Amino acid sequence: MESGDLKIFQAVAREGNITKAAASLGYVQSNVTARIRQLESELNTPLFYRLSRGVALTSAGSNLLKYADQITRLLDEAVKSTQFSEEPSGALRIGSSETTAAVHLPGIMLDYHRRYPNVKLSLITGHRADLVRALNEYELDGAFISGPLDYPDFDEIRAFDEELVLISEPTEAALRDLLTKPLLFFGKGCYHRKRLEQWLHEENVGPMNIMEFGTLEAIMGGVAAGLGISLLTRSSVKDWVDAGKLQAFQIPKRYRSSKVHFVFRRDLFRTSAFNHFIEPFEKTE
DNA sequence: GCGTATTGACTGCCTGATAG
DNA sequence: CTATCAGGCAGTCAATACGC
Repeated sequence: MESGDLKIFQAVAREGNITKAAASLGYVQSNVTARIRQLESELNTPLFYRLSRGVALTSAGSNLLKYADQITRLLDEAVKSTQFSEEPSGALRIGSSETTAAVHLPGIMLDYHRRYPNVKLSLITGHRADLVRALNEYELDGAFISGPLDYPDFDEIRAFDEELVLISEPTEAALRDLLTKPLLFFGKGCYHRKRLEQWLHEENVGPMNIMEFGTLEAIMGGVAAGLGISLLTRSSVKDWVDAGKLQAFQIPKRYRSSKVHFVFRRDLFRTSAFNHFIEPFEKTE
């Protein structure tokens, strides 16, 4: 079995059709058929069910596809490693929560882009669980995630220290009274939400009425409109607080601090582009 | 003697045609 | 749409020739 065989196998699995796979690879159909047949013969097991219109993976084929994807990724990394140079280039895919992306990353990304214009930098924002999944699937090179992660497959570097504040609409009400209002948060897995839930549990406040929102703007807008309260970083709400649209309350010390880590897979091949990106955080850690 | 270039047989991959 | 087959082509390998 060679990498070329796996490439053909992946194309057929992806297309579900030998003729289309052949076209996508620039081969003729007969060649792809023969290569798949040969692979099946070598492995002594059928990899595809032959259907009237195309092919479908057998369970053995599904298993092989998982390995084929991993091998392809490793080969890509191997190629990258041979092209490793001091001048960073290639793609760098960074993930981040909305709050970190809005406050910290514009400046960092701009500075990095100016220094290393040959790197194709992309920033994907998402919820914590989505970022972790994307890291696991090698869809991201690294991600800024709030709070400790402690996954054995991941390395993490402390990137930013944040102060969490409770926000509400501008009000005369005392902090204690605000805690009974609905909580506005991102989806499940949101680290700030866990913090607030812990705190409210300790304060014997409950049951909590939680509303989930998709964006930071939506949460702040909802809070400003009096829909409820939320827990966000002081820096992310600063503009709204300064504009008088929101009020920020200091919360107890043990819940106040939020550390944002830059997290990446331990087995990730560190390109020059990646190393230069994490350099400033490694220095300050 | 050693390293390099050339040659020919062999092998495997690819293609086009065609059958089912 | 897939499978099979014959033929062409390119790459590999061992044997041989050549130059230093």
